[in-house]
Amino acid sequence: MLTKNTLLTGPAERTIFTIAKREGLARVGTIHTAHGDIKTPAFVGAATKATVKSLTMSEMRSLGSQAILANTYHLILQPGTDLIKEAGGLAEFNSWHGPTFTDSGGFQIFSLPDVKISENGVKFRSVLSGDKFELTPEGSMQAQWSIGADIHMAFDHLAKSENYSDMKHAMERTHRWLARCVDEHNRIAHRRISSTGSAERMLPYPQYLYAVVQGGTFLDLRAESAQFCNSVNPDGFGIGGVFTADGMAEMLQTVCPLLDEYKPRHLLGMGQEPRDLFIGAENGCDTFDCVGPTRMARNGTLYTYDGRINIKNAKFKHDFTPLMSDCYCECCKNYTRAYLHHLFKADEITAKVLASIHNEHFVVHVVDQIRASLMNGDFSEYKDSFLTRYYK
RNA sequence: GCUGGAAUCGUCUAGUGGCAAUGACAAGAGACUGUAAAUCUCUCGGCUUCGGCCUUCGUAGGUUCGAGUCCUACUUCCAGCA
Repeated sequence: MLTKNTLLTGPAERTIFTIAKREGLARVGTIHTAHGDIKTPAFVGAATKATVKSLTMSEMRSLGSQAILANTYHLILQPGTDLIKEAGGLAEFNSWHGPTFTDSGGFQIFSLPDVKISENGVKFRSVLSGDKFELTPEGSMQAQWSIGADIHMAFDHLAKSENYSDMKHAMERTHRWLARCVDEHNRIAHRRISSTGSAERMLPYPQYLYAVVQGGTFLDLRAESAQFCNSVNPDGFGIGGVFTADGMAEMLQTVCPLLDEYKPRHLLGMGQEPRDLFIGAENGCDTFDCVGPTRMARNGTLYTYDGRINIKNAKFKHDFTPLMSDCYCECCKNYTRAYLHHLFKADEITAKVLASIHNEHFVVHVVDQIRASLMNGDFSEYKDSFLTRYYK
């Protein structure tokens, strides 16, 4: 087994990622964390506020999820990161008990209005209280250590503009912040190891830091960012700032060969369209997260192998067949389209629960099948047959 | 029976002389990619060569340049009194 790692996340060199098989840029592997292994490629459930909306962790386990991703920004606002540390960490707090990721809060620079960005960090206004607060690279690292996810993301700057100059400046700031993130992460990791009971005693297990590659749609910036991220020797990589599948393959083909192959790569935020998962895995990404599947589910849009459907459409009122006859999720095994249609029209909570179970199962299962096909050596056949049917 | 009040798009509702007519719900459809998302957008009398045209506010008349809006009668409903 080929492994290599030089982390500052534990008392000795640790192995975060093992590779079982390669096919082109794609890899089949295993990410090892204190809360268990993740067999990759894998889809990670978006649990922004420490919950996958409308689903219990038990349901997430049942539908086959291997890991979840929470958001530092949201957990700072509520319930506060110290509370999660007090609970024993994110995985204990929400009863997931498996591998966890945290996003750094960097995405909120992009998604929230009225943010003030400076070299030091970002000033936000709390959506909940209206209070102003500042998030810095150091603050994000400290918060993520308190939350205690197994895998942390570096605090990055997502440009709101597609302009080259703006993108370059955001990328360069991301790099400067990355250096600060690494310093702070290592400082906390050492302190955790050597602590004799000081105020900064952290949760007693290794936690990893991913550097986040930026650069937008510009391949030269992406290459520069990949090289810089690789140079700071993180535990793994996030690939951020991707909003569409257009150009994604070329971007990943530029970025991934420049990253240490023995470290895992997470494609941040992509996976609403099944096509994104194939392109991502094929070009070297190991994990994915996306809010799309559960958000669409809550709004009545459901995946099938023949494309998306809107279960609220009148044509499903008398459709007493399963949502998908060849799906083994709790929704498809037990309920009909007519029943789901009724639940949505009646605005029952169960509509969102069942739909979320199905959509989340669907994307988790698709990536599991990608993994299986890579292992079996028939990835291209699986990809072609899936995408042809889905997008026909 | 008498005295008041009320009838508007599937439902409730705004409207007190310039109105195809307000808002909500319902209905029909669409969007959603590191979640300010249980959210948001569009359509919702008919036709249209997209400028309009036609038919609409219980029914029938009337006043007026013009009526959902004012007047008269009728119909139905509500409240109070018998």
